[in-house]
This record gives sequence, C-alpha cells and structure tokens, in this order.
Amino acid sequence: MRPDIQLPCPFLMRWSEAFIPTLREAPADAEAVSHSLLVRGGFIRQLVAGSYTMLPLGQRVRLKVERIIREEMDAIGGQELILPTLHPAEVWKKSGRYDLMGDNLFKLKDRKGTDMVLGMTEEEIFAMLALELFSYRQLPQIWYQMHTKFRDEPRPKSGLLRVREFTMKDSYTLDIDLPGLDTGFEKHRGAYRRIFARMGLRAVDVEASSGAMGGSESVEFVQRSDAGEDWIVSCDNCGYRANLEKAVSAVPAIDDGPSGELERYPTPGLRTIKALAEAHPEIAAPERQIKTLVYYVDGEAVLATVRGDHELHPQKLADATGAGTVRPGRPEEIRDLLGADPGSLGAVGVEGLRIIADPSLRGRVNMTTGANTDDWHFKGVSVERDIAVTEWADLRSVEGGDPCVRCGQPLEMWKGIEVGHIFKLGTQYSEAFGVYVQDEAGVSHPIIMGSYGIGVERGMAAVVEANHDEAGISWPVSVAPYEVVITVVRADDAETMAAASMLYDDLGAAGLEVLIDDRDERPGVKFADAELIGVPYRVTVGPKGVAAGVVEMTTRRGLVTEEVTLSEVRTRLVSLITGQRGGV
RNA sequence: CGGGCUGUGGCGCAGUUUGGUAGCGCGCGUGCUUUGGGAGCACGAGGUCGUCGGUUCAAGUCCGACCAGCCCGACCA
Repeated sequence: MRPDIQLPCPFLMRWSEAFIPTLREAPADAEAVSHSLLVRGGFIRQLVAGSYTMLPLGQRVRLKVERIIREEMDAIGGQELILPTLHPAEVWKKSGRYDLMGDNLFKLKDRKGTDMVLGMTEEEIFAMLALELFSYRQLPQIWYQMHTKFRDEPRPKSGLLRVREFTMKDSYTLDIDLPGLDTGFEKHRGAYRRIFARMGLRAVDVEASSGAMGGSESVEFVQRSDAGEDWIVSCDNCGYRANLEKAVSAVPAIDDGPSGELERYPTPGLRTIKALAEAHPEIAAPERQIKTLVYYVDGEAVLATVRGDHELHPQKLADATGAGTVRPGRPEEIRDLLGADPGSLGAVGVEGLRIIADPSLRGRVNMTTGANTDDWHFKGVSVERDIAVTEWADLRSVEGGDPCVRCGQPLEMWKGIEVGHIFKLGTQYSEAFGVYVQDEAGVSHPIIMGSYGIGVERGMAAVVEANHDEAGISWPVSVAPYEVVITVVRADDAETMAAASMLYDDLGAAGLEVLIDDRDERPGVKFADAELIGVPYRVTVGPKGVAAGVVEMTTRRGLVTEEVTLSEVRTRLVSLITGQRGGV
C-alpha cells in the first residue's frame, strides 16, 4: 500500500448522510449473484442494458481496484497516460479492424459527417503514439491507461460481468525484438497474478485463443465461477490449463486393422453418426467414422473433418484459417456444394475446396464416411490415400475426462470469468501504422507490440462472485468500500451514541475507513445492511456493552463475533486491517 | 441475429382469461408507541398501466405495429 496515493473520497462517513440505497428484495432481472448483490447493496444501478451507474459504494470499490492495478503496473515500469476514446473511423479502417469488429464497434458521425468510432480497445491509437519513437535506445516501453471502453455487445448480461461501457486497464509493450516482447509479457503475467490475488480473486492463467485481437500467443486470467462464460480445461496433476477454444488433449490411438479397399455402399435412411454406427457396428463405430462439416470462413466454403465421436470447436477452425468470421453452411448451400444433404457428406474425392482435417484422423484406415449422395456411404476409407487434405489443424473440442496432453491424467472442465487477457501481438499494428525504429546498425524494424487488458468492473463483479454468502457480499479488506462499520444499536441513546462517536473519531484518526451506522433504524435492519454491503469488520456498540466498557467485533467473513473492550478495539482493528490492506 | 419470457407508484408483484371508478406487500412522509436480527398502530403522498395507432359508449384488459428489458444459443475485459 502506497500511503501517498489516497482515495479521493472521505475516510469517514455517517450512514445517515450517505447515499446507500439498499434493497430488501433482489431485483427481478438479476440472475448472477454479483448482479443481484451489487444492486441490492446499493453499489450500482442500471441505466440501459450494459450500462451502469457506479453509486458511491461502487465507486469506492472501483477506485480501490484501480489503485491496486496502478500500483502493480507502476511496479513493472508501466507509465500511465490517457488517450482519447473518440476515434476517427479512418484509424480503424487502416488496421482492418473497422470491418473485423463488425457491429461490436460503436459507430457515429460528427457534425461534419466524419465517421467516428468509440474505442473498444486501443492498439491503433497506441501504435500511432509510438510513431514518436525512432530508436531502439528508447525501448522498451510499457504504456498503460485506465479508460472507458465501448462495445456494442450483442448480449449484455449478468450485471457488470458483460456490459457495453466499462473501464479497462489496457497496457501495451513496445519492443525492438522478440525476447523483449517475451520479457514484457512475463512481467505482465506476474503483475496480473499479483493484481488478482490482491483483489481477493483466485484467478489462474490459462492458454487462450487470440481471436480478433490477432497475434501469436495469448493467456487469459480466469476466476472459477458458474457465472462465467468461458469453459476452461485443466489438469490437477501437471498444471496444464487452457481455454476450451485452445485446449488439446491426448487422443488414444485406434486400431483400424490393415488398410482395405474403398467401397461405396447403400445406407438408406442413415443420416447420423449414431444411426450408422448402430446399423453397421462392425465397420462404423463412431470412432471409425469421419465427420465432415461444411463451414464458411470469411465467406469461403471449407470442409472440416473430425472423428465421428468428436466435436468440432468453431473457434479452433477460425484460428486455423485466420478467419474473422466462421459459420456453419446452410442446408441449401451444402447441397449446392456437395450434392447431398448433411448426414451423407464426406470429403472423399472432393476437389477444389480447402479440406481441413483434425490430426486424430492422420494415418487412419478402414474408416466410414458419407459419399456425397444421399443414402450412400464409403467404407474402407484410408484418410491420407482417399482424401485430399489441404491442411491438418487441431479442430477437436476437448471433453471433460479426456487424458491430459502432458501427463495423461484426466482433465477437468469448469466455467470461469475472464478477468484479464494478455496478448503477444507482434508487428501487425506497427506495420499498419508505419511504426519503425532503428537498431544499433541503423536498420529499421517494426516495433513489436504486446497488449494487455483488465476489465475493472468485471473484476469487481468477479470479486463478489468469489466472496459472498447468504447474507450478502464479503469484501476483502483490499477493495472494501469501507473497512469498518460501527453499528450503533441505539442511536437515540445519548451514552451509546457518545461512545460510538468517540470510537468513530478514534478509528478515523488511526487511518481506518469507517462508516458509522447512526441511522434511526432497528438493529436488525442495520445488521442486515452491514452484512449485505460486506464491510469486513463490524463493531457493534450498544447500551449494555457501553455500560460495561465493551463492544462487539464481528468479522464479516464467517460472521464470527467476539467481545472486545472499548480501549482495545482500535489496536485490534488497526493491526487486523493494516495487515490486509495490500491484499494477499 | 434466432428462440423463450416480461413491461402496472422507488422495489417485488396481483389485476388482463370474461372490457366498466387501478390494487397488495415492502419502501417513503407525519404522529404516537417500540428498540440487540429487516417493529406496531393511525393518517398520508406517490401510477400518462412501455410507446403509438386501432376497435368500443367505455381499454391496464381486445387487435396491430413499434420500443425496452431479462433469459437460452453465435462474441469479449
């Protein structure tokens, strides 16, 4: 914790004067726990789908998350700046992402009719800024900002987890060579681990697909949660972890026997892998079939083939082909292309189309596949003899329980929230914008970029997903809106109130962030609200205790209460809280 | 974009089937009582029933169009 960077909001607050609109009932439209609790606790309010107001409590949490991010970014040598979020569309057209991002990009026109966009990430703008660099001696650089990003998401959902307007910490590394990029990437991996741990998350890094961001390698940070939207595959034994989009597993070999003759045979009415397998179990068990799928990648028809008992992962096909958009072919398109309906498709003898095959088909013989004539299949197919495979690429979607590629132990599959993502971009943006620097020998090189993002509000929501119970949120001290809430059991009792006020001043003087619940409410209301908003420590001051010189101290996590003398509370709280402020 | 659901005081909902003076709980205001786990009584404020159009003597209710929100599938921090 850096004492010189303080929250730009007061350390002390009287609940009676604060704007903390808690709700007794959960909003009907909130599905995710974090959504419900953040609304109920008076942290956020929705304006329209995917656009939220940060109420005072929410803003305090957000500022604390930002402070943690800022400290760790500064610690790896990051320099904070702030770039515009209103961009000329021209810039996005220059990088090619104006079309690639499609409808996700917010587009508008200014009064002169110039096409503008709202930034959804800022590789282009940082690359343009990097035009100011000329020499390897100015590198490396780590630049970052925390700024609003706009994405016209097709489906905003789950409160802060998926929105259209949000704060992103985005950073960019600028290097002269690949080892430099690796160094910057690993620095970010370390910083991200510390950031998420300090926020109270147990986010882990997993191998990921780079998608529309491009680049050679990317790692996602994922917090395990059923509210998440990403499927993660992991191995407890060796630590292998990957997003399902990227995950691979070992595939046990199949004994096909000796190679046989290719032969067409009638299969009336058999249109599914399962039906064919049941009708011809001796030759067409699912793992002995070839599944042929027609996909359009950036508008071009391709055949994608996987084993009959395997599922294709569309993102893998996109990654393998470098395509921006991938969609399954429509039945009429497929018939025009291959002359048969889905259920009788195959790649045997097909020419003039890209045929992309999953490696699990390599070397396989005696297989069965559709003959591109309805109600006919081929048997005795030798993949490499009978199919003109143009590319081999991992297309198969891993399933839970598959053996790990590294160690063979069964893989686990779980859902998680993507709280951060780091990318090795390479030179695509520097080349698009002409960002070159000279090396020692005076030779010009495009700057090698990396790009690194954290969704601030999504991070807040993930913290709630990971830190709550039936009563409400349980913030880690590091990001809690307040550190202590003093619950005055009888605000109308002069002595109780006097003791509570004294404690309030005292704790404030000790540098703690204190909220005093001085409202004229019944104790039950105050306890419930304190638990709902998740302040880590509660000090209950009541008439009986004050008379005896004691108060109760309740730890939010686990709701454990102990009696402490009035003279001891301050010391206890200071040592408990200062020890946790920096996060884990 | 495809599929499902929902729009009625700040929040949660009933009323719509069968058209006829807009209701309930919570919350809010005032007063009295109460006060260690979401109090009681009394009085009170607050609603163009998502929008527009149509049918009708009469529309929250019937018809049409549109808009918005939520959930499930294809994208991302």
